[in-house]
Formats: sequence, structure tokens, C-alpha cells
Amino acid sequence: MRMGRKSSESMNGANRSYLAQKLTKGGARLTAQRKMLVEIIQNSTGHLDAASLLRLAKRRDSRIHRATVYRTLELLKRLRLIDELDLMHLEGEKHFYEPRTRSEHFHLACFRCGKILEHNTPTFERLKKEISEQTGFKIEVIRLEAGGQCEECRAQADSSQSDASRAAR
Amino acid sequence: MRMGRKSSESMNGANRSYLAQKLTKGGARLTAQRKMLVEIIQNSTGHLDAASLLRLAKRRDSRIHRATVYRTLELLKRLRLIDELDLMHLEGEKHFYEPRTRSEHFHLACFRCGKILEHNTPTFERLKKEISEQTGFKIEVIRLEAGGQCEECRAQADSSQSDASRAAR
DNA sequence: ATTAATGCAAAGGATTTGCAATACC
DNA sequence: GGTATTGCAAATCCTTTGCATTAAT
Repeated sequence: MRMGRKSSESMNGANRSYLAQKLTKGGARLTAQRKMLVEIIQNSTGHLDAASLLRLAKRRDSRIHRATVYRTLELLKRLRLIDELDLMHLEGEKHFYEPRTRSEHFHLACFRCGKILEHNTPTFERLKKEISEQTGFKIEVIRLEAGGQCEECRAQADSSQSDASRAAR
Repeated sequence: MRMGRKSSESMNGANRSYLAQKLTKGGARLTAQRKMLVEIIQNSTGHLDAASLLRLAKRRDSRIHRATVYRTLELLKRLRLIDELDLMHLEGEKHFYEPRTRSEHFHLACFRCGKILEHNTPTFERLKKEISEQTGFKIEVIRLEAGGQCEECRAQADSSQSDASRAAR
């Protein structure tokens, strides 16, 4: 089954130079499996964990192994091509990954419905700048995550709260 | 060996009410082991992981079990008495804990020397406020962590870089 | 007396590793 | 052809769980 023009193999031409450039900097090789994994991550909407990434990769090449996925994630992290997220350990201890190509943002994890919101404000930029200026620390990776209640869940909680508060507690 | 007036058992009187208040809110019991664990965490300077906490606790009560430590940490987290940190997974996947009593701050982990810096600026407060205002998200826990190079390591890297850059890159 | 907390041992999940076979440049 | 990468299977690390026993109110 052939795929549409924007996905899979067909975009190798466009991406190869960029990836090859980045990957080969550290003496790393641009293998077929690595290309595939990067593509999957880049085309993914949500936040992938290692197991999901493996599952998706196996659809294209059933021989790919778990260890390869972990090793590639490690590499891409080192090259700053992806960011690693914890998402407040909402789903256990696994990590999630997203491409660095998208504009910077942080994550808000709703403890109630499990939704992950992405957000950003210029103040975040400002904060990073201040950190460097005030401490002399050179930030290479930064992760801001919050847990709590999203707007919708808060509204629900408030309305059911009023019932409950009438009774007691 | 008796301890100074500010640590250990002697502060139970002062702390019991506060802890009892907090702990018993959710129907939880204020057991001897829980008191001990909270004391250790509160008196600790650095960032404790579960294994270190267990080790320290065993010195006072050798019967305390790993499971109790984990269960207590879970409880204290829920009650917002402690914060859980990842410290950019600088030392593997374990978590670190610190009491919430200290003023809020975030953590900068040096990838080179492993040092953990704590920092804060009013902009962080501002950022939190903006997040709530702009998204309607109610923040219950927030974690800001950065990884990179501390001032000292940067200085070192720069001086050895100048040698390297003369040669090639 | 009732209910929650603990110790124990075993399981669980996510990730990592050594080594022989394979793919890349 | 020489070196980096992969698959495999086993190991490791951290954390959690079911259940019988013990402690707290």
C-alpha cells in the first residue's frame, strides 16, 4: 500500500540533508531505521512514549527492536532533536518525546481527565533569560510542567462541590 | 546520644499538631514511622531519593521497609507536603523529594559536574499567574527544571574550547 | 474493636547492556 | 573493509501490590 506524498519514504529527499547534517556531526550514522523513527516522531501529533513509537515503527518494519528505539531516542536527545517529557508522571514512569522543531512550549497535565495542554507566554522566554543572567548557568534543555485541573474539570468540580458542600464535607 | 533541641524526637511537640492536622485530614494516621520519615526529609539539606531516605530511616528503626517509604512518599505528595523532582534524570530514573516548607524555587542540573543549583526569580511567580489567567488551568504542582552547564563548568569548557577552536572547531 | 498501616516477598514496568550478526560509508 | 548499529535475551533499576500481621484511634 503506497502512502500519500507527504509522509514516509517520499520525504527522505527533503529531510535527508538536514538529518544527515545533524546526525553525522557526532560520527553517528543515518540508518534507515533512524530515519524512520525520526519521521514518525515528526509526523506524530501527540506525545509518544517509547512503547508507542515502537508499535508504530513495527508497522513499517517489523524487525525493528525495542533496544533500537531506546538507543535512537537517546541519540536524538543528545543531538537536541527531541525533548523528553515526564508529563507529571500522569501515566506512570514512562517518558514522552516530541520533536524540537515545534515552537517552544510547556505542558499542563490535568490530574482529573488526563488531558495535556500546551502553552506558552513571552514570560517564559524572559524567565530563561533571567536564569542565565542571574546564575551564569547555560541552559541546554529546559522543562516546565504543571499538574492540576484544567478549566473544564475545574468547572465540573466547582458545580459538584456546591452539591457536596450543601450536604457536608 | 541525645540530639540538639531542634532535631529529632524533641521537636515532636511543636510539629505534631501541624503534621497531625495535615495528615489526618484525609483519614490518614500519624504513625511513628511517618513522623520519622517526615523529620528526615525536613532536616535533610540535599535532595533525597527513596533509597537514601530508606537508608537514613533504617538507622533509626531498622525494621522499616522499602514499601513503607514509598507509600509514605506517595501520601506526602498527595498532601502536598513534599515535592517530587526528576532533576533531569541526571542519575537515572529515580525521583528526589524535598519538603514544601522551603520557599519555592526551581532546579538547574549541570550535565558536566552533576551539581544541582536552586534558583528563583519573581518572574517565575508571574509566569504561574499568567498560566492560570490565560488557560484557566489551576496549578496544583509545578516543576521547572533545566539541564546544561553551570557557571564554573562553562568557564572550564570555554578555556579548553579556545585550544580546540584554534585547531578546527 | 475497628480500621488503617506495615513487612514481606513477589511482581511489575520501563529501560539498559553484552555480544554476535548485520548494515552503512 | 572497517566501524557503527542492530537484534536478541537477559539483566537492572525503581517502584508497586496482595496478603497476613501489627499498630493506631
